[in-house]
Amino acid sequence: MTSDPTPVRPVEVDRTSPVPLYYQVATRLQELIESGEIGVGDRIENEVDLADRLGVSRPTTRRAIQYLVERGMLVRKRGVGTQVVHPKVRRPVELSSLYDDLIAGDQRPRTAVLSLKVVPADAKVAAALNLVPGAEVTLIERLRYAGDEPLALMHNAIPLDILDFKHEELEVRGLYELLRRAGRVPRMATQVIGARNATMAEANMLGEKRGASLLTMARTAWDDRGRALEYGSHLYRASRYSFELNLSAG
Amino acid sequence: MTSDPTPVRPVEVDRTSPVPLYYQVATRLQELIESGEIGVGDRIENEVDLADRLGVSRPTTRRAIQYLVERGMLVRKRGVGTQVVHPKVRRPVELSSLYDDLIAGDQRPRTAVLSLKVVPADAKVAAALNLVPGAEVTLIERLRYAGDEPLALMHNAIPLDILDFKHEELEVRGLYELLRRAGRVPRMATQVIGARNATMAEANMLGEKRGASLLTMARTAWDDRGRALEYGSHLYRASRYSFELNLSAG
DNA sequence: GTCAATACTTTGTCCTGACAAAGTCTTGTG
DNA sequence: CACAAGACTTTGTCAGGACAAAGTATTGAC
Repeated sequence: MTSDPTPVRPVEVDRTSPVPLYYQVATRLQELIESGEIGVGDRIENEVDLADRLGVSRPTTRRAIQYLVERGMLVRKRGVGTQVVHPKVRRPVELSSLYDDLIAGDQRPRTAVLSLKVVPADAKVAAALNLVPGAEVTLIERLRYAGDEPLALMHNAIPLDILDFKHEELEVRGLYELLRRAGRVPRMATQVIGARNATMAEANMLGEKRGASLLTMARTAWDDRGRALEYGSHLYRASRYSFELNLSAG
Repeated sequence: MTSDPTPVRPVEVDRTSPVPLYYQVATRLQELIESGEIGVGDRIENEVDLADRLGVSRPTTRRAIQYLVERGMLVRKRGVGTQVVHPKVRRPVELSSLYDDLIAGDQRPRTAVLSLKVVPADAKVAAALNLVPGAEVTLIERLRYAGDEPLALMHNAIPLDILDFKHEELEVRGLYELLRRAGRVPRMATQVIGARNATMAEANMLGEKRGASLLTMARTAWDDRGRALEYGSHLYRASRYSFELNLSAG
């Protein structure tokens, strides 16, 4: 015996809006769940009835539900129904930079550009960016602060034809923001997260002691068309930063 | 001027098979891309023609393509077409355990169960597992080896009603494998990855020196119905292990 | 009462058809 | 030649219908 499904209250869709119907429905459902009107464990109304009541087709309703399933809010089971499993959207790991993360967390990031130069790519960078060895890249070294505390030491290599950087801009905006503004939208990335002990030089720059634990993150990002945009090799103070991920298995 | 789209060679779908059509189509496309018959950067045939030629409907074709888009192989653009951006599927972060990873990497894992007991959950564990404080959980402490080298020190807490563990089984099988066999399938997890320096005791167990950098990973896993299955707090030798992730932005 | 067969509910797959929106290419005008 | 208007291509959204498959609940036989 399962409890009766919670009927979704008057949801009106706006057919004059440019926002897709399925998205309107998904958003409304998401609100109801986030606000707690539909609680975790509750079953929502079945697709057919819901579609009828909203005045949209079943495929549209299915698509809305699918959208929330992919975000980890709902779980469907054939013959059973659709249940709420989590009260807020769990986004998969974000493709954003530390700068964006800090902005989102109200941390007043500040960036010092330590060096900015064009050099031939070394073997590792060339391999990561899929360039011929010796091709020129922009090498950037930055130190990022959160408030007044240093947080991360970042090294990036960007192929020359992707974008040419201005020192001043990099102090004010994040690398990913600059890339996006230039129409180089990162779409995919592979990351490797590890850790090691700080060298003396690294410790000094980051305000840690020699040997302190540092998180390492190496990332290559690609755009739409599969062009490598950026290779980054970063060091984070483990005492101040960690990576959060949400995983879901299909 | 873009090059002409690569036509997909004779693909026949099998309507007697229980495998969904969209999945058959997606699999076939994936093979063509992985084998290199359709190269990175190539455009594939448009949805309408492809559907016609395969003898399936356009929604079915779209669904197949969508499947590969979500896996980072293809990119679609309205008015332009669908392009190959990556020659193999990039799965999002896997919901698997270290044991599975090692098996997949041919590393002959071995596990020593250091302790296995039932105790009341402390505040942190109770919060992570969404239990009332004081509810009983199984606490497991294990040391994992890859070959002969110690690799990770793992602490897990599992609510009593999820599964009761036998010492011998844990030595032979991974925790996630046992959960799955018991019908407790992990569906979702949140992880936090950080790092810190090893204490003397940790260093001794892991065969590192005191102060060596360790990767920390804390994870809570949920099943289908949103029940918390497991809270794990693990330590990895940073000198021997790192986390790899693939990210993609919608 | 127990257990298997049956009916019912609900999601999964698939089809056809239609129009909208965003790019790209062509064409014609100044 | 430059540039804007329009034609064309291609993906995006949406409808409505049909049947399949997997659970759940009910019923009936023993």
